[in-house]
Amino acid sequence: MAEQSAAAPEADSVNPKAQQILAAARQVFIEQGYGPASMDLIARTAGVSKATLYAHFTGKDALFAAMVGAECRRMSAVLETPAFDESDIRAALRQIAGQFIDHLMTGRALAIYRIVVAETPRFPEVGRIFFEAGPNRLLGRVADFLRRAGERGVLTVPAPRAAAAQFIGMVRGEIYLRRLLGLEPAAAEGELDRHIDACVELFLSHYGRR
Amino acid sequence: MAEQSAAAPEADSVNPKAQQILAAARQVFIEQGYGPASMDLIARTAGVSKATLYAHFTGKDALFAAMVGAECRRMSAVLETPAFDESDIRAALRQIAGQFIDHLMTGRALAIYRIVVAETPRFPEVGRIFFEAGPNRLLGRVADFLRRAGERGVLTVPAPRAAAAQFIGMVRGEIYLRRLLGLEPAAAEGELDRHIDACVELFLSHYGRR
DNA sequence: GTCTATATGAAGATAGAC
DNA sequence: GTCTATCTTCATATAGAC
Repeated sequence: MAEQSAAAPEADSVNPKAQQILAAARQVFIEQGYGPASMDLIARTAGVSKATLYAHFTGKDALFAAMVGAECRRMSAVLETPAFDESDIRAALRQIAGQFIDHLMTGRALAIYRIVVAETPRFPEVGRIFFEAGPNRLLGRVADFLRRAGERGVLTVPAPRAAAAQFIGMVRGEIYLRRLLGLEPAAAEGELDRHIDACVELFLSHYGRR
Repeated sequence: MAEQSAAAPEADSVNPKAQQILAAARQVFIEQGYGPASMDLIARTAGVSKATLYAHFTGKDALFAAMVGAECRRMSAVLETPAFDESDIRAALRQIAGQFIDHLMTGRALAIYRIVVAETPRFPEVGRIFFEAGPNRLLGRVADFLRRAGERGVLTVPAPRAAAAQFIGMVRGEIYLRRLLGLEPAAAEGELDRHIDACVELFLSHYGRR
């Protein structure tokens, strides 16, 4: 069975046509949401016929799941870029919060989040993939940072993972919710910085070294 | 033009048929999401014909918006029940957090939130209605509580509204996200209490009177 | 106002030629 | 593998009788 080039559909991460279709799917799903997005439009956007589309993905569900997976891997890569200034704990926390919320406020991240949240009851797997690649990975990274800071004696954090969740939840807070629900085009720049500063101070009041 | 009983459709909060239809719409939308929910099923669930349904609501969009509005008013009423123990600040914060997160973890609240978040780009009004009736009202109440505590000298809170957002965001945190994304059937009872305690302590470290 | 029956259109999925 | 053309299904919305 050498040279079996039939190629299993899905997950064909090298095939350029598949990539092309995934990119189109991402764009259409993000713009229209899962339900209203039609396979017809996705095919046209990708510049292929529907038959070709169905040759690469078994159906709308599979295409959607593949797109979410690819997008989550992309997000993971973004969040992987570390290099926090570990010498100044205050500056490092501000940096973490800023980087995190900047990414979350992206139209693309918002759109993906909206669809995943909505479709999770019908595709439990999608919710899991998203959580592992997104929030869970981020929380792990922040927890590691807090743990290292604890080892250096800069912080006193008995439960790094829980503390990371507190910090991230607090930073995300109301500003994100307003954006998610379509209120206000964007928060003023200064307001965001003041919010982050307030969260860092609250966090350090408890976990900072006395 | 006396005795004009034609009755404008929508917002007919006394008409029993309309209530019946709204209840059916709520059930079907919650179970299936906006897209997959069919007007046919909603009519059958309500025990009326489709023609009757369209006599009361101009279309699927209007029915959905009316349902969300009604549900938000209901949520507001729930969140209105106050009576915090203002003598013990620690106990009061725990009580606020517990009541809040219990409500959020409800299957019904989760489902409504999922749909509102997903459909907000297409119905900006729905996002605004939800925010005003839900999160905004809650944050206002918590801020008022913090302000009163500040006036009594129990807390030192320069910006009550921002502090309320920090507290609520922190409490909500990771546990809620896991539920929202369908991971874990439900958090262990003890774990939730420990989480709330940790948030209250973190909050009081900064805002508590020294 | 309410029902039964139907028009109309769109979307997911496929058959067959190249 | 890829395209054009089509099939089937189903959902929104309405017409007409009571």
